[in-house]
Amino acid sequence: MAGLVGEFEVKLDGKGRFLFPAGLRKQLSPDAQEQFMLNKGFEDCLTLYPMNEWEKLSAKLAKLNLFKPKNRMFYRLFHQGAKLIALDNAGRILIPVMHMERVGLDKDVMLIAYNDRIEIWDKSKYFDLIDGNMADFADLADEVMGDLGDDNE
Amino acid sequence: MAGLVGEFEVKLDGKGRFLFPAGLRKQLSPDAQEQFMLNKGFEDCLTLYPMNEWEKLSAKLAKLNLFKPKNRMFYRLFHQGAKLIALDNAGRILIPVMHMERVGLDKDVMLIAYNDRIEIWDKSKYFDLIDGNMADFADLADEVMGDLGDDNE
DNA sequence: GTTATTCTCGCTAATTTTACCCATTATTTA
DNA sequence: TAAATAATGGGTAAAATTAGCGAGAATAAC
Repeated sequence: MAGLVGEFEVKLDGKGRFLFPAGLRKQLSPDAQEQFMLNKGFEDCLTLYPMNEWEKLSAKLAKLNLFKPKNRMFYRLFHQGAKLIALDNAGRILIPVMHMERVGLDKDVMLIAYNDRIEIWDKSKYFDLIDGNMADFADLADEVMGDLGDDNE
Repeated sequence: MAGLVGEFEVKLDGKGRFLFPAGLRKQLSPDAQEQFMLNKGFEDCLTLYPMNEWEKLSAKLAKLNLFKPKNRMFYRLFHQGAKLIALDNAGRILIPVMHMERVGLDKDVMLIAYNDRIEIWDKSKYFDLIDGNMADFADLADEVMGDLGDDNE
């Protein structure tokens, strides 16, 4: 399938759990077994990789030569906060307290699904980010997509 | 295929649904399966991509390297409010409340179809935009189209 | 060892949203 | 004008979401 898509708003309950949105659940490959790898995202968010996608990523990383210091450091950074996570049988995900604190999650949370991953953002931080970058969107689109070429069809 | 064309005026009913115009429906490829991807547009509107068109876009995006920060940001901006939508069996489309609020849709709505997409505008906002830019139309045409040369079709 | 405290996890009830169906009204067509 | 089709507006059942309670496991404190 084409990859994950969608922006979802969810609420954490008193225990730091949220219901994994039905629309997103349907997109998961059965291979993922409702298992995920959670880690600290590149930006100020958490990232949730469905297990099958994580394994693909791992395979790429495994090619790095760990005798190089930079590669070791990258490895460490990338695995920050890495933790195996599963849906409970009510279809929810529990976010460990440490992780919540790390990216400042509050009650209102946004899930941003794209390609192979699901980002978990504090709602207000997410919209701040969007608002702050929206002005550059056009330029960014040009820059990012301009190179891909129109070579088709 | 030639691409979508047309400007249509529709009305939202009490539940936030509108009837998908027959004239536009005829333009859809059967591949689209009456499914759409809805998201927040570049400007203050929503954008509806027929599923087949969305998939073409996705295929392009999938080539981006997500280890580059700009590419991640582009993905996020582009996927704002992304949600899968389908026609109901009366041929209508339901716009989620959140999306209506996000771009300030009221009862009167305009659909603007061009190329691979259908933009959804609040009627008054749309005409404000048009009115505000109509004066520059000639210059804009020059600027945008002037360089194309005459060697083509 | 025992007692708290926190962390997980499962269950249930209440609410909201969405999907689906049907009845009515309008519009077209024969 | 009647019949068919299109368009509109609701009603209802199902699904999804929210929230709260409580049991057991793990951890820390006494």
